[in-house]
Amino acid sequence: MQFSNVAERREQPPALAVSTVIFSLRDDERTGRKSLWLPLVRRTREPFRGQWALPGGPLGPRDSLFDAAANNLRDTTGLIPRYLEQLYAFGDLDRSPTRRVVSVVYWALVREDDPHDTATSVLLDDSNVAWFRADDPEVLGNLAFDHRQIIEYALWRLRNKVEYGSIAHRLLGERFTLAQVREVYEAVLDKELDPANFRRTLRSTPDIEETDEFLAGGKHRPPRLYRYTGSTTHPLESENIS
Amino acid sequence: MQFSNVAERREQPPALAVSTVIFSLRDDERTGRKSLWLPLVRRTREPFRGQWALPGGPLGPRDSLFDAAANNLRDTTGLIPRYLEQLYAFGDLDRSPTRRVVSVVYWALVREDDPHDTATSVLLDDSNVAWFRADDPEVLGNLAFDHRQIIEYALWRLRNKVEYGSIAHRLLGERFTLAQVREVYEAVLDKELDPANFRRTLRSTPDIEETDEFLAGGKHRPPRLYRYTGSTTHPLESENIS
DNA sequence: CGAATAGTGTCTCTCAGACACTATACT
DNA sequence: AGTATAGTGTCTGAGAGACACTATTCG
Repeated sequence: MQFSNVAERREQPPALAVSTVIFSLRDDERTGRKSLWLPLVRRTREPFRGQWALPGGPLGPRDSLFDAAANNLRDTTGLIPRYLEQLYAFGDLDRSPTRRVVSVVYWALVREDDPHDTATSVLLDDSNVAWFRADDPEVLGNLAFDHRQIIEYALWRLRNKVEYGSIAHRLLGERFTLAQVREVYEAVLDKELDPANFRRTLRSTPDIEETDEFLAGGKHRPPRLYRYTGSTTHPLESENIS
Repeated sequence: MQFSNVAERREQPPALAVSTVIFSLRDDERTGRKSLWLPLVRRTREPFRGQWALPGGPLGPRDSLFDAAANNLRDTTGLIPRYLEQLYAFGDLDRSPTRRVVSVVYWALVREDDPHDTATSVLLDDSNVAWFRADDPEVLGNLAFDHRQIIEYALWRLRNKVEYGSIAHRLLGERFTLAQVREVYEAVLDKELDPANFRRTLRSTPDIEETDEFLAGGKHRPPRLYRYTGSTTHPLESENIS
């Protein structure tokens, strides 16, 4: 769509876009602990050409908001959503220097070993997609649009949500040890937790069930593997496909 | 804007609207307790002509989302926002039978005695605006669009938020007794609370400060009046003007 | 065996809820 | 005085955190 002049453009209705903040857990070589990472996409057009931005794009007429966010996820990571929830709608007048855009932002949690959609996996080599530490100030400081504030808000929500419960397992595999869950909490909350008390707290929730399997291979007593037997919160707060 | 045929309309970009769920506390003559009420607007055009709907309308090119919600509030109640927060963006394909609409919904808390904007107070006589009990199934069952689900979600959020704290005073005046705060909690949570324990809990929060005044007039010992000395949560979660 | 983590027992402190009790206004 | 609500004191049980201790596997 083209506009003949600035005044006319200004009176166009606001455009609607959907972006997605995608979190995953990776080993941090520097600290040795796990930490949160997220993929960004390099912009190939103005405005902010060459800078990193959240995956996203305009809302197609046949996509629900959720579908659009799921497409963001698929196109940048090749993954199917396991956890995908609406974060916030950002609509300030000056978010974009060129035209008025309202962005509905979702946030996702994925695991490294989630099954890839092979049809789109060719995109994963794309040099215009890269993963960064979610709290790297160098990266956050140079993002396009207001994406820095969006990511910081997503991190805030994640931290609040993880305390509230039942989020951590989304970043893990089907079966997991309680120590792995603790590592997730420690990465997200950025503090150490007492293994004994953490274990007891987790065991007291009905959502986590023990299996008969153990994880061998460490140089210590093999830990038992557990499984998540999910419960739902409010329907809108968990449109996720499990 | 007109469309020559259905196919063309279907490919138009989704329209963007802002609606607002406005809660207030009123005496319920039937139960004698306080309960939650909200204003609705009768639709004067198709679709859903004649049915009740949430106050709202299309997003103007010069309004931020927050401004648009504040305008909804002013136009239906004449009130300035004291608490106004984004609730959710609703974007399913079939929300409206005529065209694709994405609605960003806000929710507001107001007091009966909030100052009115006199310039718009003429609208308050409008027979197309009326207040209803927020949990009246008769009303909820006949709303336009998906507004029933929206209101139920807003109620859910309110209940969760009020437990989390610091919301109740928004429905009250500048100075209030602890029993009034308890009435708010009881109305929102729809259960009775122990006055002694509730009092102790509230006093232990730093956000509520006692004044030197007492509320006379009841046929009992006059209760002390308190004042709220607010704290902020996350900026995005409280864009409210206090 | 020692190292390392898994997993248990137990003490303490804090806080929510139940509820008896005292205080002070009104009629 | 009687009533109604304000406001205090105190007991109990559940849960969070500190931390000592036992269990089991690997090298």
